[in-house]
Amino acid sequence: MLDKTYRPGEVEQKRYAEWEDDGAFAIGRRGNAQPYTIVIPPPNVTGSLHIGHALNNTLQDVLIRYERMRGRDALWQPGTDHAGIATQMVVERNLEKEGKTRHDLGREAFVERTWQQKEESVGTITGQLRRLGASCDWSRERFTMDEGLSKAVRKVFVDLYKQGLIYRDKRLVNWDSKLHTAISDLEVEQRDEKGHMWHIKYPVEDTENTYIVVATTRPETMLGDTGVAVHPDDDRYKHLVGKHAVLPLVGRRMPIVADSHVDPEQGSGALKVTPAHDFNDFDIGKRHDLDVVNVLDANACVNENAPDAYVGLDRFEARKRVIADLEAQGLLEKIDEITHTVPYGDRSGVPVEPWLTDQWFADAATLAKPAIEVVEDGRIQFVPKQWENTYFEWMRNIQPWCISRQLWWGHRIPAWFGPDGEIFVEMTEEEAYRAARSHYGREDVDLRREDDVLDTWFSSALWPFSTLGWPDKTPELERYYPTDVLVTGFDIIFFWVARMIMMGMHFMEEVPFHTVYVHALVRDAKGQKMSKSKGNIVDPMDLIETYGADPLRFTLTAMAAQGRDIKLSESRIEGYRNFGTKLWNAARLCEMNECRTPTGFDPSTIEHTLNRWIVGSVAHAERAVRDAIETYRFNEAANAVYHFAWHTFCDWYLEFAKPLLHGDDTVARDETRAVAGWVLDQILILLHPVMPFITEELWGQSNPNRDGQLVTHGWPDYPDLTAFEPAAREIGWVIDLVSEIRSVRTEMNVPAGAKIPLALIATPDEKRRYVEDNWNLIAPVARLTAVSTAAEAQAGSVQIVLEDATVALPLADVIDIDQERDRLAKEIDKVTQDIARIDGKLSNENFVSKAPEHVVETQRERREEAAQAKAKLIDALARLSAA
RNA sequence: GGGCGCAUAGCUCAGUUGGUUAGAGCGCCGUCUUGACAUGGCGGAGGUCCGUGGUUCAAAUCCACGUGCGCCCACCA
Repeated sequence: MLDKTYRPGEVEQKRYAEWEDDGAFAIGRRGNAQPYTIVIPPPNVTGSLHIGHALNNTLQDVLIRYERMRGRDALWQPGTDHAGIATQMVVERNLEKEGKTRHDLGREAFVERTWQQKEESVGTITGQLRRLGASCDWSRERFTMDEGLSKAVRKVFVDLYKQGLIYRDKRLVNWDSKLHTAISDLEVEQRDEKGHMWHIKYPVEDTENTYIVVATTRPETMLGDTGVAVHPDDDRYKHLVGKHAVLPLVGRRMPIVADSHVDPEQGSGALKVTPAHDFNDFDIGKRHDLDVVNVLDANACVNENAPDAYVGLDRFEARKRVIADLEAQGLLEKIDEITHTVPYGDRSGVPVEPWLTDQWFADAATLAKPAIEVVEDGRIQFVPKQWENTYFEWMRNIQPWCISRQLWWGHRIPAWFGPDGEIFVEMTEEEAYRAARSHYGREDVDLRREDDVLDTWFSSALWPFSTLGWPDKTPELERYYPTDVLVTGFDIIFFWVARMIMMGMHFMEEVPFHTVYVHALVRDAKGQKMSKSKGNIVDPMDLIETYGADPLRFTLTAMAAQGRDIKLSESRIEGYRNFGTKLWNAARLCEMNECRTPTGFDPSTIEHTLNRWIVGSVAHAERAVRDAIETYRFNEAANAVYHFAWHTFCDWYLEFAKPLLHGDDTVARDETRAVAGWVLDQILILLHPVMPFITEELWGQSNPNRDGQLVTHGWPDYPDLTAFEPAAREIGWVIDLVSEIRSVRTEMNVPAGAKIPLALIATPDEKRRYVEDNWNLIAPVARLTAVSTAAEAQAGSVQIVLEDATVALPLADVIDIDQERDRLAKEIDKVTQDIARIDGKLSNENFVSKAPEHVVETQRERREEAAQAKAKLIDALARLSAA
């Protein structure tokens, strides 16, 4: 017996465990079925899931559950990401609360502690995914720092190094002075800020009062200036090229050089060159062989390469001091207020510093080539397609990827340094020593392992094959790679998607997936990006607590239209929770009327018109849902099943079915029981990918004779039902009739409970039969007493024209003749306009000759119908006036 | 500086390759506690589809320009 009320929380608690106990999500249950694979975008082990994860995983689950029901051997590969910087920061923040830093613990203990954090977080995350209903094969759960995946990382690093695609280089990198690590270009966020442009006078050597004025937003870096550059064609400065300037405050003698990079329009037209602290200046310096003077340390404080007065000052302190000193010496020409972009570390939130260090780089340009090709030739397709442009844009201009990080949490780079700096890159320490001994030709060598770890995205890039066992040749790798679709947000197309494609092509020589489905960002109800600092985070677990996982899933699916951000509002979730209630109650109605699918039920043998109609409608709904899911139009799939379940099945079919279920005709009753039960089953099936819990619950409760759970039940494949089309026409007309009667009743203020008779006035035999055959269905829902036939409507009747039929409701007591006359006049007016519009088209020579035949034909039919209706309405109006 | 997206009902949004009368959720008005469901039923109001121009037999849909938002990329001191 179903409970009287639908309580999502209670329903959902028990269902998931049963699925897991049954091994419903495990791979390999279906012998030689075609595999279908999705690898989860591994959540960071920094804490818990946010609403974006809820969307991301709901969509994946919709696909996986759908394909599983379609009979595929579905693998949803779960796991988590160690998330180097992010996780290290979380642990450091926790340490800070205890008044400690990671240095108090030391590397080993710190890493140990981070593993604990990881364990806790994984527990939380996997619990949340289960609560959401995610049907992952948990037996295959992986973590990017598992032994197997770490082996894959080392193998990739070693191979790429030996192929010359990874190298060590001393160059400027984005340095995060708070986190004390290099970060990649992608981790730098440009922010627009108000600032100042300082114009500084640099004295020209061997002159009296001749200055070259440079403009800068970062005056403190002048301490590291080693040149001044001007444009070669700039007449203002031509005479100074080749001379030297003297760096104020420092006294360094610096060449004035001509370089076409300089924009004469910008600033003063003369550029101070600081090769150690600016990417452009670094290049200019190289071209003109300028010295590189690094004046900042890892904390972005001035180092001993600067004059003593500034050493130890933080960069912003140093800026103030430099300005003050220049001012005092009269070398500050002017200060402009400007808006400019400042690079910030996306994690630390402090300005990043271009800083000269030794780092490891991957030759991304080489790796990108095949990765570009596979998208160009369609072996990988983005949905929506527009994202391919974004992908190409970035990939075609890709820069070397700085893959080393000065962190403790992550994959330690498998490189060892000999005493002379010789580098040995090997899978293991043992092999490194072997290589070193052979290199040096002696036994007693001391190697020091690289301290740096790899960018977290380095291991994520291997995820589609490392989780399947690579570099070992496992059966899973053979069977489930390439995977089918990757579902992700656009914010990590560069970070992750691009790199998976690069690594997949390089190491597997095969695409990692054939489709990339890019979904939107979830924003709050006001459209703001959710963030901790804004405090507008919506915790999906709170929403699940309040409304249930199914309603949340349905909402996210229904809102996952392609190409727009999602503004999540609770009223929407509530609305879809109500949909669950509706379905629940429909199932209760079926239960109390003993509606169950009989064994061996064949929908094509159904005879009753109402039942033939709903069976045909099911087939249409199934088609709509299937098409929508297979083309990733998730919102359409959700809406199709919503509309069918509520507005077709509940609103019309079940209401019409009641008299049959309660009637004396046992043949019709039994057939209706069977069909109602069967249609409910179909709804549960179609809805299961989106709302797995309630559908499984109703599946189990609505029929005690099930063999197995809905989760692993097959997706339907209906027989040809074209013979049911006449039933669709008939019931369609009946529905229109009832709607019209209801509408008129309300308009004429007929009390809702009052029953009235119906008269068929000028009604062709077919429509007359429709009414008579379905009278027992029509009468209760339209609140009618009896049907009669009359040559003309009796006085005080309201007349309704439906296609070629006219029916009348005798409302002598209540009708307002004038009001009815107005109503008919309005109808006539409307249909006259229709006719005029259609005539406009049909009389257009071009329309008739150029439009497709079926379009023209439709217009002709519609013209015919409208003309008939108009004649009937005019007739009705005449009768009304006569009476 | 380049590139992309969005503008449709009071609010939040759908609307596949152009083709009858543009839909949903919430809200609003009226009405009904009939034996699935008031988390409901029934009926209803509400839209110059941002603007201008163009292509077409036909435009919310395609094109151009404009306006207003939003995002991504970029080395402009």
